[in-house]
Amino acid sequence: MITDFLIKLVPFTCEELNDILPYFEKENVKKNELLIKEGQMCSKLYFVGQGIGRSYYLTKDGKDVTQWFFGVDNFMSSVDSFFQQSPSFYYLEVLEDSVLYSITKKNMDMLLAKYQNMEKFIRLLTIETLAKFVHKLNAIQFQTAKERYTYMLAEFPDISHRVPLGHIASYLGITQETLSRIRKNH
Amino acid sequence: MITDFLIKLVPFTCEELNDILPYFEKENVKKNELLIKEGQMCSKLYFVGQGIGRSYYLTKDGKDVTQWFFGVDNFMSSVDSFFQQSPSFYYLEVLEDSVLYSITKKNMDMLLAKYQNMEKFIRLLTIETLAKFVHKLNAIQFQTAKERYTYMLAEFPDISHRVPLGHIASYLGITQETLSRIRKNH
DNA sequence: TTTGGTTTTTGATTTAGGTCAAAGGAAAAT
DNA sequence: ATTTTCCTTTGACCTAAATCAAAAACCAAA
Repeated sequence: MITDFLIKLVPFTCEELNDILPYFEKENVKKNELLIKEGQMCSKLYFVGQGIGRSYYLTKDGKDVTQWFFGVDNFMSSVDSFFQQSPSFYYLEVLEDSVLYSITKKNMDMLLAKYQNMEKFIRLLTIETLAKFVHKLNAIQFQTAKERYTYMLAEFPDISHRVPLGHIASYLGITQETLSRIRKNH
Repeated sequence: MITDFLIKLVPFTCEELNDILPYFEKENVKKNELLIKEGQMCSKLYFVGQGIGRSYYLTKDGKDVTQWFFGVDNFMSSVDSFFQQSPSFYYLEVLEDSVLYSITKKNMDMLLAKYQNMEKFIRLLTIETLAKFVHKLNAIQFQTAKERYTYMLAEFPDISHRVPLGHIASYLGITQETLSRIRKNH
């Protein structure tokens, strides 16, 4: 749950938690629903309680490219859009019926100003996210299609057989035909 | 200068700045010097006052892969190693005689605890860095060698003709032969 | 349980960019 | 200045993965 996630990074006090948690609002979201579209401001930060989400964008020639998958117990948003209040480069979509906990930008800003621990939490969360992106970048930059898939299995062990193959292929920067052939040879 | 960089992101007060700035220590570093090696903890955060740096790693078959370039007025470090105090995956190297301003992890921690504005600054800095990495990832994930080079020219306009071509090629995930041919056809 | 729509697989062909090898250029070092 | 080392270019060839095109498998709804 959110509490565990919060205290894993920063030792929030009980009072702080009691004040913070109610700002997260439970939302049931149906499969294939969009949370934000390209160009919109991302006004909420989501925590995935159940289900799977992904961020993606469309290339100029209309191809759908998955940018990231968000599994259970992870925060989900278009990070820079949310915190910098810039138009999102991505669509945010839910791939299964999901339970999300959302907090608005306004409330988050309030909590950031009120609690230094919250500032610290978001700082550490961002650094963790950064490390994950760097990890993907290294996998993609110089590795073969098969090695990329191996990375994917390690990074998202529980996700890789619950989402369409095409989403995974585009996430890895390869075609779905290639990924299909890779899977055939184990 | 550092001051400008700090107040660009967060409205530090004069007192805060007067307290914070002296913790940055000026260092003259000669071309090709290493600031940290792979596996070491990154114990300092550097601000580039003059010169160029890069981070890189060696693949298992010994190839040198540039991960990032750091130009003037940018912070330079192995971010996650510095903040999470984990062993660095990268080497950090200076590519020209440079002037750096460094702050130790210990002093940074002290300032982070003392000033909420400092927490905020690092949070925003990290989000900015994250956005840059995401930008590179998108360029690398689905673009041709030529398009990658175009991205590089936009991201590092002043750097691209001051560093060896091989460093740029590996940064973009292509071979130096390919980059050389791209450059020939403008 | 048939129908229509996704997804995935398979095969044939093409191509961007990699690899290998060697020759030029530039720039440090002596 | 001239040697030595490093960096870049050029050419010939090769390969991993893309593209194109169908067929097969899977699902979901009526």
